[in-house]
Amino acid sequence: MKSDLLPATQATAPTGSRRALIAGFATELFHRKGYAATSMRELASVSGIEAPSLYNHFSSKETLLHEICFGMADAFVSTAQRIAAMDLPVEDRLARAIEEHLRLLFSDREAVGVFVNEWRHLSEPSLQTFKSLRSDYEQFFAGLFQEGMQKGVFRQGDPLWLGRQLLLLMNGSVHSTARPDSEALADLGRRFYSLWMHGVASPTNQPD
Amino acid sequence: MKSDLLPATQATAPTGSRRALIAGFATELFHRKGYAATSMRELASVSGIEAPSLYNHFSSKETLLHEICFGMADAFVSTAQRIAAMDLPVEDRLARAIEEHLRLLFSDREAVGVFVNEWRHLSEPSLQTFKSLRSDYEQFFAGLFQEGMQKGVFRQGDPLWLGRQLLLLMNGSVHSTARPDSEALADLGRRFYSLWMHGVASPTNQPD
DNA sequence: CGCGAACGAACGATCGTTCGTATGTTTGGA
DNA sequence: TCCAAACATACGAACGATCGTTCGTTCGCG
Repeated sequence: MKSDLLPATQATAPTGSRRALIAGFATELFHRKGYAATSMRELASVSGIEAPSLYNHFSSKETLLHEICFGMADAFVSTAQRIAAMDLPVEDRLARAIEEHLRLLFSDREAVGVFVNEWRHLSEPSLQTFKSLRSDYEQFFAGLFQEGMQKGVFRQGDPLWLGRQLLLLMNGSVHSTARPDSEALADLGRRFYSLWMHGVASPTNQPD
Repeated sequence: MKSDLLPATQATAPTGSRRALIAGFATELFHRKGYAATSMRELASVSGIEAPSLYNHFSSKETLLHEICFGMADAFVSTAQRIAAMDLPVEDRLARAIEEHLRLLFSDREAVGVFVNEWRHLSEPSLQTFKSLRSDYEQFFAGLFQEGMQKGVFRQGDPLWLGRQLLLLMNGSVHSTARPDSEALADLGRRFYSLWMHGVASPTNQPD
């Protein structure tokens, strides 16, 4: 008798997509306010339902965080595996890895924000699994640097440190860079590659 | 009559330092668990007192966050002003800015973690003030890059983008770098400066 | 008729914070 | 020198709010 006043029944809407919609709202909230500072009631509110109804789609609040974090982690790792298998010079593989990482980064900036900042709120054993995936991905970049050093393409240094720094740089750039179209994204990739390869010094200045 | 069973009265301890001790515990907790996920009762527990007693030293939970964030922000900004006033070539001022930033970074890694990750939980008007200080510091680095470009020391680019990227890189390095002594810290500064100036490419490879 | 999806009510737990009070130290006037 | 007033700091109890979640139920669609 009261449902007449509600914004019509959404049961006629494509029901399968509701779950994905909620996940999207959760991503936005976790990114903007943080996981711990986001309540299920608030998530329900922006989703247009009541809090208990969320549990028809997700079994707990942490399940939402889990899906977001591992969705991104899996995408990163599988991309790394694809690039590692390519038959290209190491510096081209690095350029390609940068480009693909940026593509994933900007394909869902909010999910990346959660992936980068909120993973620590996962509980065991998911937390260990997540760290392991993260380490795999760092090792992929470290391997590129190590190979490049052996072949004399890169100067000597700590490969793992360099890999982590490069990832840090790219991940953080999501906040400080305007949303690029596909052309601007390729350009950003070249910018990162050039910065990382040659630095900011004018080409007329000799490296020490 | 019941205080006999308590772990002696700490009233004889140097009373003025209790406040600073609590701030230190808060810094550690906010860094490790996040501001929203840290309760006043937990902070009280590690401080050895009960939750209501905290309010004899700090008027609210946010006051703690405020002191930590603005303590670091003020340190960064004042350091920037000091370096900007130095009569040095622009690339030497950049090297000095990197070194001093790293010194502050590693002087209190936990406070830096809070400064970098938890500032968004500040409420207005503190939030605006904080962002303004942060912007000032970014502009200081952007100014160095812009001056270097005009003088032909750096290659052309977006100075503000470069400044933010450099800060991002250094701030993140706190997590991925072992605690340095003062010698290792100067070394790390040179590492950053060299990486930023010349990149990872082997010197025998020509910049494009 | 059954099932997915929504709801209101409510659970126990925990949140930040306030209050009144007790106790120990410091201070200042007689 | 001694006592009392003032102060700093701690406490237990408890406030109202909000937390994540569970339950029983209803309702509409296939």
